[in-house]
Amino acid sequence: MQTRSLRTLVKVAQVGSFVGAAEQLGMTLSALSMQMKALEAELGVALFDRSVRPSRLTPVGRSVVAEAEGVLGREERLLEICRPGDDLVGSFKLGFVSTAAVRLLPGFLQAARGGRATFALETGLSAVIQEKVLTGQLDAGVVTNADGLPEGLSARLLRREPFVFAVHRDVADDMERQTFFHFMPGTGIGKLIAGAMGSPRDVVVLDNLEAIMECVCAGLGYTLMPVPDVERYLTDDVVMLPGPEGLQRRLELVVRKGSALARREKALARLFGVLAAENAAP
Amino acid sequence: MQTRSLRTLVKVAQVGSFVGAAEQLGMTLSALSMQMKALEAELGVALFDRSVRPSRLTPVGRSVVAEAEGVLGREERLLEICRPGDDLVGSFKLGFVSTAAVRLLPGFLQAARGGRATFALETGLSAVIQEKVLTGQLDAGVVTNADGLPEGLSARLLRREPFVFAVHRDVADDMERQTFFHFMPGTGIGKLIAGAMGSPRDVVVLDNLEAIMECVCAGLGYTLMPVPDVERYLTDDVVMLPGPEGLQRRLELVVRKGSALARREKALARLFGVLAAENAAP
DNA sequence: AACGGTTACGAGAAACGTAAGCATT
DNA sequence: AATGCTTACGTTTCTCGTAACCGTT
Repeated sequence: MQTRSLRTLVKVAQVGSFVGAAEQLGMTLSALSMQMKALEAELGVALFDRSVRPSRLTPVGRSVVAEAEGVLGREERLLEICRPGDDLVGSFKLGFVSTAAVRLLPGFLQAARGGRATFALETGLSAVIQEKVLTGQLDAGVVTNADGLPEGLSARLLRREPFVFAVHRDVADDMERQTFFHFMPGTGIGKLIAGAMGSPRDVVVLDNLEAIMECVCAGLGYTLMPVPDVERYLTDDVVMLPGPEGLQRRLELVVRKGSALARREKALARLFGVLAAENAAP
Repeated sequence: MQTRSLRTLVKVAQVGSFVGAAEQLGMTLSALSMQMKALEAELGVALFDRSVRPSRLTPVGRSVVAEAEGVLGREERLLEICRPGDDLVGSFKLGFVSTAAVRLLPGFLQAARGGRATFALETGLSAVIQEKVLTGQLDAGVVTNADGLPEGLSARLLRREPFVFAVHRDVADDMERQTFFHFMPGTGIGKLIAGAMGSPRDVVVLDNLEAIMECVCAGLGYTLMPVPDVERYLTDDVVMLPGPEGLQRRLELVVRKGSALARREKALARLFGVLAAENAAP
């Protein structure tokens, strides 16, 4: 079925005659007549009562017109999402590195509201997300850039987050004697931490930022992690001390080179509050 | 836009490849490829990422597929109302003679429930309704057959309703001495009443059955009207007496000869509780 | 090399406009 | 006689299948 016939039918119903509708649609009366004839044949019902001039809709015809308007409405919605524009359009599969998802998602989804894009989200390790972006299982990923970027992916910097030490103020003086809470060394930020810390005396490994901060708040030791995460769980009993010089976490938006999203990736980055100007490499 | 392309697109999305979809749709890979290419051109967006084999949907492609399913769903609904069947299908404009509407409508609408037909209803005088059916403003009418049927209309008997006198029991003995409440003589049943009654002593004309019965119940006089209407407003104080021999109201379903409904008029009559057998002429 | 998709090309189908014909008003 | 729609017919445009071709895996 072609929606053009339905549009014609609806127009005929509005105008009340074939001639009038043909004029308004810029087509011949003959063409319109044949179109309606073909539609009737396709549907297997008589849409018009042709025993009168101008011919009138039959009862079924009226019902069909009502349904046709529904079909055309949905078609309009379909065309709407194809209308060109600067905004992001489509249904995207995004991966977030777990340690960033908690903080970034609310703002991201807020920014995405009202837009013409929808999202399917999953969280995981940076390495896994990168792999899925590479194979096309994900359209884009937000990851911690620790090692270099795999060939075939391109990245855009979303955030730089300096690392700081967090420690209970009672034991801040001899921090090095305390237990060090180490976020999983295999992960993105874990690798950065491991590279900067050498070998602390006493180490506990944990895979949960919130749990680590709970322990630090309880005065059980100290940790090293990105500022925003520390701030997130900061209490009056905890102080921040400068981390290793230059140590920072780079949160990057990665997409597959040459993918459909690669060209509209700037629009996606904008949903993270990143402006066009901020995309210079370090 | 042709819905066939949308169906193809959805199938490709389900199956995951052009080849598989082409097989299931019984068409050539070439044809399917060209169809998708044409669809992309029409929509002005890239639905597929062709840099991989098998090619994958783009984010916009996924959104378009979702919308396409909506369009196809509405198309299915449209086709549904065209599917042949014994039941009545369409959107009908019906006219009811006012004096019958009150009693018939509830049962009619009840019977119509769940069917594939919808109705726009209006009430009025039999003559007006017949005229509108004749000119096509109405698809069918339920009227009181008083005079003959206009040429061009065909009728089917729905009900025979004998006339009875209704009178307050206190004055039933000398009924003829009382005021006669006469339903409007210009109308269908009014003509029947006028023809049967001659010239009663004291006459009050009213256009409202319920009001007439209220007056009768109040002992203000007597009236002559169809049994069901009397029964509708009957109280313990009122008695029914046999009306003039053979006087009855015939409620008929009228449609225009040769109209689309003319062939399915039996199905419509069924909604009034009239069985196929009961259509013999008197 | 196998698989998946595209392109070129010719055959058949479909849609349109012109113009003549027919029915309703 | 005028209006409104249909039909016949030639032209143009679409759509498809065959088959050769190209890129990915």
